[in-house]
Amino acid sequence: MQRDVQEFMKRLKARRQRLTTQRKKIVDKIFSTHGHFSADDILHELRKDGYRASRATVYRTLALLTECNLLETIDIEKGYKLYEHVLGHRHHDHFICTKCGRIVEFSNDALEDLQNEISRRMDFRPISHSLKIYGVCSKCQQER
Amino acid sequence: MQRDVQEFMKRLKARRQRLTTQRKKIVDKIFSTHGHFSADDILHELRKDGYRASRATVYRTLALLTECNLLETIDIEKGYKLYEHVLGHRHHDHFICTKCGRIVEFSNDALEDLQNEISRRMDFRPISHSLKIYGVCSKCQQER
DNA sequence: TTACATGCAAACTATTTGCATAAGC
DNA sequence: GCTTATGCAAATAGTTTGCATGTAA
Repeated sequence: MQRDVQEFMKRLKARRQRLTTQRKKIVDKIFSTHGHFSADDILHELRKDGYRASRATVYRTLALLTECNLLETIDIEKGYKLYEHVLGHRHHDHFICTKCGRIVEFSNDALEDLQNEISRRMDFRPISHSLKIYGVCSKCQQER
Repeated sequence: MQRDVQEFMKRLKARRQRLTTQRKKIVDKIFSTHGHFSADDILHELRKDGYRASRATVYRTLALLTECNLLETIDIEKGYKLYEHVLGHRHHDHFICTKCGRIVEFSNDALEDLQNEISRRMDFRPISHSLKIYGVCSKCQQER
């Protein structure tokens, strides 16, 4: 989406950094990818389009986007990270199916409130959180 | 604690595996360590006691204990894993202080219930979950 | 005695980094 | 033109693995 690239440019400028060809290609690809993706996914998607960016540049761009708060990482505890866009998405948590690996997003205000309440009670100032529920998704439940 | 070692032996037997000197030393050390620890912590603690187990054996034993449901991992998203005992501890979640790295445990029934409720509503059968709240602990709040 | 465990070193995997070269602004 | 970014290959870091040797049952 054009809007995301514009937002990226704006944030790059604020940091005195450059919009290179590689960054543009990578950002375009990322924001046209829905759902969750790994660094490797992006690399392969780019190659499918006949474009080749180095692995290092992909990682560096993902880090940059994360610092710019355009991207967030999800640690699925599998030895590599997944990313998802943040722009225009509200905070949510994740179900992770242990059978098929499917990741389903959910969000719940009461849950957020409760976490804040617990934090306050323990005199802890919350900044962010990560909740992952592991289990079996509806599809996989039916399959057995 | 003796009881933990006994439980370990029982579970080893059930899997037709052996209680070696190394495993005994490692398990003793683990269950006399309170709080959270890394593979490296265990290795160093053992060396302090003048005992040397290979790094590979420590990792293999940690994996074994995890499979036996005597240990659980906490992924602190720092490139290495922490472990904690499970035996005799009820499930809990973690605050992680982003200033000092301190990890504080908490548990809350309403939170558990709510998560189960949300799972049920989404037709997802929950097995386990991981909630980490990142923020600033009370000590670090006072320091600035 | 024999199947399983250990120790070592090498392998792995995702990610990061140093450095010479290229290219935005 | 100056400074920042890229690409490559090598480095990292935690963890895992192959294999010869040791050992619990």
